Amino acid sequence: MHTKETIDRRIEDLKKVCHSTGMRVTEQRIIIFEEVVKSCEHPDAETVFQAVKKRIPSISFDTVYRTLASLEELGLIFRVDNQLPKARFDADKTPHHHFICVKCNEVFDVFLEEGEMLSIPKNTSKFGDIKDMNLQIRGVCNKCKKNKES
Amino acid sequence: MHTKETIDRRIEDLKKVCHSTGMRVTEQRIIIFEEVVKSCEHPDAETVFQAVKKRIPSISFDTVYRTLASLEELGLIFRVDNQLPKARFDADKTPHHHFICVKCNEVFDVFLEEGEMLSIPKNTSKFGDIKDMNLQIRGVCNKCKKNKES
DNA sequence: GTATGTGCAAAACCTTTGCCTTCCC
DNA sequence: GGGAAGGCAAAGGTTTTGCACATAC
Repeated sequence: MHTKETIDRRIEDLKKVCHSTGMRVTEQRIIIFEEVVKSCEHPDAETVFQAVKKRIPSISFDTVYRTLASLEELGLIFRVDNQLPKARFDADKTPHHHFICVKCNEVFDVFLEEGEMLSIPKNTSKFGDIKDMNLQIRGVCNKCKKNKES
Repeated sequence: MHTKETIDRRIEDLKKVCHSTGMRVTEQRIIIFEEVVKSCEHPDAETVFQAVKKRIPSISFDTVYRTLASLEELGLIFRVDNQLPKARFDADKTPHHHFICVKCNEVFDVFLEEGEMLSIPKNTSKFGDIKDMNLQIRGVCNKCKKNKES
């Protein structure tokens, strides 16, 4: 869950980045970003589109796509690696991993506990320079496990 | 990379799984599987299709798609998580991870060295039952790094 | 013989692009 | 005013599907 303060701070970050890169601060951009930040469900483009549409009825789908791509390029949001046709987005910049349910495709955030560390495999560096690392855990979520049993 | 013995053994595995699940052993299925096993480049469906076409000219694209999906369901091959539109396949069942070049999209296998261990984050189990875990490392490969410098 | 798999073609799906208009700076 | 961003519509690319025929069991 995100407090209003957190969301506002992220929007200020966006504005700062826009100013420093020469990108323009538009209503669409802010609201699209805000909806991704607010959401805790790693929404796909369609879900973001629907949420933004409630606030800007004239928004178009391709603006959402273009904006999500821009925000990703600026490093303000990320794409969750899934093996699904739809891209899922995540605005949480704190390091964490993902548990993806193979049944319902829900994505859960997995934060490392204090003292836990994910070390880079020694063999990695020989291939090139590492930009980022992401652990993806696939399984069946509790809800789907329950449904299956019944 | 793979000896004929290794490949033959994997094909025997496929046949066994087919028999035990009632799936039919067809030439197409065997050759598609063999091409994925033989390849070390994590091919996409198109690449597999082209390779199979050389041996079965009448093969159709959708048979390749359908077969790759079946093989995945049987646990004989895997999909590499990438953030690209094209799915990439991997028949190597030994635990390993992937280094993906963000420039050229090449996928490199990262095997853990002796003694290295990737531990499951403690927080994971609360979400459900883990099926598999995959570490994905993104970066710029040596080749692309060189090209950029020049 | 029967049910599964294949081939063909067309569709579905997510995403991107071209072009003109709008609006931020 | 100039140029980037948005809206519309249409295309692009990957993957899936329906149906008739072929084939494994």
